[in-house]
Amino acid sequence: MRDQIPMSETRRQLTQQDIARLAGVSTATVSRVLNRSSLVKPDVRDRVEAIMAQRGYLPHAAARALASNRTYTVGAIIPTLNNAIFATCINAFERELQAMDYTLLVAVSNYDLDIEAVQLRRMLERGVEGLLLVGNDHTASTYKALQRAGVVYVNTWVFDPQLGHPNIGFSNREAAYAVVDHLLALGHRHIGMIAGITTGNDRARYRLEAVRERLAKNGITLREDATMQVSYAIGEGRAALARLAEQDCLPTALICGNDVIALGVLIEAIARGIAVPQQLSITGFDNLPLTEHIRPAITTIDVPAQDMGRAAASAILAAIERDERVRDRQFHAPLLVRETTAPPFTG
Amino acid sequence: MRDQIPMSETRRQLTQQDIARLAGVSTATVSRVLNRSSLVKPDVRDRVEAIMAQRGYLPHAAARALASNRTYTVGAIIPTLNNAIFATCINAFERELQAMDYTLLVAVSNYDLDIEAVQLRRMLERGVEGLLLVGNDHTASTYKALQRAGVVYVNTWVFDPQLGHPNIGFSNREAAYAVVDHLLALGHRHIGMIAGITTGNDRARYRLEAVRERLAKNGITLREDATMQVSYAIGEGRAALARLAEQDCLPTALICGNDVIALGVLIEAIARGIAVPQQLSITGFDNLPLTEHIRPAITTIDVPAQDMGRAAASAILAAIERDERVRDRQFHAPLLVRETTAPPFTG
DNA sequence: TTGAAAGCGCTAACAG
DNA sequence: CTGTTAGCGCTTTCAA
Repeated sequence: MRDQIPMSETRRQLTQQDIARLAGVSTATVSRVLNRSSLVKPDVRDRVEAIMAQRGYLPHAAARALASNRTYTVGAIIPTLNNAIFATCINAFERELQAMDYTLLVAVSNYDLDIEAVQLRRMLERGVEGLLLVGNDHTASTYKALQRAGVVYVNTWVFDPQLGHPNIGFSNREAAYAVVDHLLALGHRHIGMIAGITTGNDRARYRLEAVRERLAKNGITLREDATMQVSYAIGEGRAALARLAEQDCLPTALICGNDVIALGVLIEAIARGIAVPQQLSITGFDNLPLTEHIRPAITTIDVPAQDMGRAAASAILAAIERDERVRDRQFHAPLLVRETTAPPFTG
Repeated sequence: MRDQIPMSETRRQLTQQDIARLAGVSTATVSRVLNRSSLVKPDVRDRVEAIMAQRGYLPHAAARALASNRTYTVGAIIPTLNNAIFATCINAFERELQAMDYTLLVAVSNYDLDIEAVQLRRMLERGVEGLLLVGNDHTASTYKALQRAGVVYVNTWVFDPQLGHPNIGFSNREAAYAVVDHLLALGHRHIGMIAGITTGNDRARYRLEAVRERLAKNGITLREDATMQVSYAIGEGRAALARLAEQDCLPTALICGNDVIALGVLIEAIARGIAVPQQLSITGFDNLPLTEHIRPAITTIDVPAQDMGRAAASAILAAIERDERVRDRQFHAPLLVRETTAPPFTG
């Protein structure tokens, strides 16, 4: 696949040699200037820096990496950027890295753990010094490679530290419990779920399982005829509700795997004249900005996407630069009760 | 800022030497199988590959880059990932690169061209072989560095090839014209605009200018008292409409800089009992998935985010691997007339 | 405070 | 088809 096509000949770039020659010093000194070593005489440093700036010298990162065994590069492997909530997280992650002069490598796995494993490999070859992953569910080969490489990593979006992996996230289970409890407290007994696809997605699985368990614990069974897994798209949410409506198996409340699905369900409900929340309560997950503005505003879980991105970056940088262990960190993902939930209609 | 903290000592990684020794061949041969050179005897190749797989050997990318002058890395510098439309574009870009075994470096400039210049530098040091940028507006230092490095780059989201930069995008001007023409055809004469912030954002500027010009060309002046620049957030859109309503300077139509703003304007209008589109027509820009589902569905411009991402990747890869020049490429960004636009109310 | 020189792990002639 | 070897550009002892 990768053949040896030579790069088009670009004018040879300036090298440390050149700078050294121009400044009348050795490459060692130039290197010291570059690395802000304190043992360079100020005037020498200034002279060298002036020349570097003037000629637009760019140190060769690969050469530095090879010699110093440092890349100042961190990776993130995420399921997708098409879901705004991940994009938000990565945005925060990148900004934090950027502030510390680290560079971000991004790979999208499309919810496929095998693709993820391949991408991890690529990143390790690139010498990433830290890695943000999503979820605790990764292939054995992924975990093995991570361990062999001895690279810092953080699993985000989940919090199950007893699994033995560094977690910076929130409890999908607890969040789902809160949703169920809320619905139960409102008096709902007929509850279905439009979940995300659980294959290779432990967050989606946790949510679905937690809903089932919590209901069961309260003597209620999740209405399996009103439960399905769909991918995260508005159209999917709409179609799901349409199906339930047409099969006449609408519960009084639908828990959605995320806000995008919830939005679809809500829109379809409105389109069909199903009153929300009077006839149907709906809950989401993520707290996308939109959910608070739309009418009815969507009851949802406030997923701390930015916090996780920022915290993951801090933890990774602390591990790299100060050799600190990554501390597990649990963020609260509170239920935001808004307008799509109400007591079930009892006619 | 960057001091020399040694990496925590990880068990030394396997090197090509080790593989060579284990396989009883020279490093040259190992290198050849790594690079899929055809002149390795099949059984030797198999043996070497088996050993590499078994020991989990990871070639050292920095060393390869240094020796071969190839990094198989491409960069993208974008204003933000918090806007879903950019995230979508980058997602497509990454998937295309991934398929060709390239790795993506991502940097977020937060709409700041000076930050962008710094990030570009970082990427050039990292040896990116290609670069996706957004817009044609970049600092002189950015363009100079790009040229000196001789790296392939593509400016996306705009199409003004006469400026002399490779463009893969669409004409923001034409798109804005289409919006204006549509509104004019409906009979609107009082038109305002809630634009994006034009500082360091030529897309936003093109849109605003084009609206002004097109109106002027038709003998109509953009209602400056109903025109402002806000950042891309629903709340900003809402606040903008609130301000106009309270100052009693509502036009009959509002052109919004993007869908997020349009959504905010729409939601605020509904909240205030301003009938859309009867009392107020609204248009957006981007065609976020949501806009077609919400009621009233938003009239908007279909921005080819995925197409641009994919095409930029293809063009960059073609330039790298087959030495092809980047061909400018203009995508159509059609107006999608939906439900938020109608003839002005004439009472 | 500076310079000389030995690598870092790999590729790419070149020779065989 | 395979091995030898000279770098790639930089960091980092070690001496001075």
